[in-house]
Amino acid sequence: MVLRTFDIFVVLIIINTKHFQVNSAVDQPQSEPSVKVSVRPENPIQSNNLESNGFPSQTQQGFHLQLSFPEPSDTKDLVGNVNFNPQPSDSIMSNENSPPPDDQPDGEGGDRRGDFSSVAVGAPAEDGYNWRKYGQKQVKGSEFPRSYYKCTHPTCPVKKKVERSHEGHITEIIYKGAHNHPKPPPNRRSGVGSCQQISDMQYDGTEQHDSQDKSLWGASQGGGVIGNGRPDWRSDCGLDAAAPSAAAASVGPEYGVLATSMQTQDGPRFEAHDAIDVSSTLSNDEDEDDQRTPGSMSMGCDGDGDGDGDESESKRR
DNA sequence: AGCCTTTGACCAGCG
DNA sequence: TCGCTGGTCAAAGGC
Repeated sequence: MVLRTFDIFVVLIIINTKHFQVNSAVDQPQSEPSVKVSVRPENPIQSNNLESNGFPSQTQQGFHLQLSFPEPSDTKDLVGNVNFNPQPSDSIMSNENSPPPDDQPDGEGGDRRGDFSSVAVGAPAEDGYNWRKYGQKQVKGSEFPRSYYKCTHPTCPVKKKVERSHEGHITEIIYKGAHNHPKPPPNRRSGVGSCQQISDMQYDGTEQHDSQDKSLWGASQGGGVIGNGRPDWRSDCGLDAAAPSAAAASVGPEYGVLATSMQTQDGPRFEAHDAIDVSSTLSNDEDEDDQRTPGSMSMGCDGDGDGDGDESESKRR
């Protein structure tokens, strides 16, 4: 069984918040593009929605995530839709993408001060790239400590900041820079684990099409197209664009999913602190278009349930 | 042995 | 100039 962080993340969100809002902003006051993703709960969720294992009961039907990308230029919103169809399956239950050591949520924490996501999304390495943590700090204004990660590739400038709650729930992720190298093989220690597709999603187009500075941020500069209409990203995990049922959306910034989805049609659009709000509502009515349109993302990483799961498992120490 | 995390210290930007 | 804050460095230790 493979648990995609992504799935978990989604599921948890559903469980805990029913409604959540993802605010992302690509700010690059400097020359470096960056994407900020934050998840904030609007409504606490009832614990009774969870089964003993802490996962949602089958009643969860899936939901529709709508991504809005305000256009700096005309304030027009670019909207992307993400279909969430949590599968009752293993994919949801499996949890191989373990979060960082200290982040592992222990069961149901009694006190989740308003936690929204009840799951610790995997370590920030599960986006297909390898990351090294180089610092952690309690930032003022943030109730949670912020961790700093660098891409371990020798020449890669990409960094990201991750804020996690005490229980390991990611509350905000900010990516900075663009990968200038292909994703490392999945078998690395830092794990790629599941949800690698996400990173594919994130970079396939960019890296394939061009080279550097086109990844996440670069891509994001590409325009308000969410998902960019590149079908490729799904392939890695065996995702089938035509198989909505297995679809899922990755909200975990760690995966850069959001980043990918934040691509905009115009170039350097995100140069200035553009906030992107991603709000979701639960609903099942999805049309095919949504799945194929740029804003849509299918998740279900790993429908086969093998592959990454095992790998990630083996990587864990 | 190599890579990663942890953590305190240091540095730079800003008011 | 000083203090605050965020970001980074680097030593130490763990896996």
